[in-house]
Amino acid sequence: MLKFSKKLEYALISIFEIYDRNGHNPVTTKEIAMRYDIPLDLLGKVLQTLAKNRLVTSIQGVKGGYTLNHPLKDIKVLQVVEAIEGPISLIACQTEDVCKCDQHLNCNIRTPMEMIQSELVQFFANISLEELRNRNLKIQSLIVNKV
Amino acid sequence: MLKFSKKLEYALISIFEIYDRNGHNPVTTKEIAMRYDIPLDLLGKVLQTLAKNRLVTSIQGVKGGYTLNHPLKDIKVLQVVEAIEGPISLIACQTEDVCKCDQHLNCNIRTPMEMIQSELVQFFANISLEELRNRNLKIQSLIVNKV
DNA sequence: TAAAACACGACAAAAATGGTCGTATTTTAA
DNA sequence: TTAAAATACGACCATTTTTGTCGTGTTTTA
Repeated sequence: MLKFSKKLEYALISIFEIYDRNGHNPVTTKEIAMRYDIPLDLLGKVLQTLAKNRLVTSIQGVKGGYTLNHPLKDIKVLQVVEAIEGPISLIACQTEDVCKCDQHLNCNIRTPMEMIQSELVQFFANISLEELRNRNLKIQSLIVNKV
Repeated sequence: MLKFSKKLEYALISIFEIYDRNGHNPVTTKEIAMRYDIPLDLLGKVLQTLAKNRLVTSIQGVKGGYTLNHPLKDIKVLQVVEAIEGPISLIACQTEDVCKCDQHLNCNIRTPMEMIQSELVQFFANISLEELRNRNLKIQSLIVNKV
C-alpha cells in the first residue's frame, strides 16, 4: 500500500514541533519522544538523519538538542521524504542505468514509469511544509464556516 | 522508500500488453508471464484482482484469458493503484475516523497529511495510461532531437 | 567529574511483500 | 464424455523491509 513510513511521520512531527518552539532552546529527542509517544532510540536516529541532511542542526552535550535550519516555507516535502527514505524510486529500474529486473528484455512500462516518477518528484518538490499547514488552515476554516 | 509494489508493476505491464494485442483473442496469464518473466501464480492473482475491479474481463476455460474493458485513455493510474494496493493512505490515521496511533493525543501532522494525501490522489486520478505513454513518446522524441 | 544529551553500529522483532502449492471450476474440442 | 487448458482462490511459506532495541562511545555543561 502506497504510504509514508513511520520514520517519515516522526520526521514531520519533529520538524513541526521544533518549529513551534523556535527562538527558544534546542528541543531534545526525549521531549519530542515523550510528547508524541515515539520510541526514543528510533526518533534519535530519525533526527540524526535529518541533521545529516542539513534540515536540522544538532547540538551535543547537556542543554543540547536540535534546532531548525530553515523556516517552514523553505522546507519542501520532497526534502524530508528524500532525507528519510532516500530518492523516490517507484520501480527498481529507476535507480539504475541498466534495468536488472527480470522483465528488462521486454519491459513495456519503464519509460511510462519514468514519466510518472518525475512528475511525482515535482509534485513533492512544489509543496513546502508551510503550505501544508496553510492550506490545512484554509480547509479547516471552510469546514468551520459550513457548520 | 516510496515505491510501487511488484504487483502493481505486473498489473501495468499486463494492461499494456493486453492493450497492445486488442481486437484479437484473449491474452492468457501464461503468455504474459512467459513474455515478461513474471511468476505465473502471482500474475494470476494480479489479473484476478484486476478482473474483480472491472479493469479487465476474465474468460474461463480453454481459449480463455483476459481482455481489456476500457481504452487506455479511460484507465487512470489511480484505478490501477487502488485496485492492486487498496486506497492510498499515506499515514494510518487517514483510513480511520478516529486516529488510533500512539500520537493521536497530540498529533500535529494529521491534517497536513490529509492535505497532501488528497492532492496525491488527485495527481494519480488525473493521469491516464494513455497519457503516460504519450508524454513518454514526446520526451523520447525530444531526446532523439537533441542527439 | 557526573549527568545529560547526541552518534552510531549491530541486532531482533514485526509487518509487508513476494512467491508457491493444491485443489476446484469452467470451457473447448476431439 | 472426457482430457486439456485455462481461470479462481485459499492456505501457506520465504524474503525483504520496516520498526524498534541495545550497548557503547562522544560531547558538553554545571
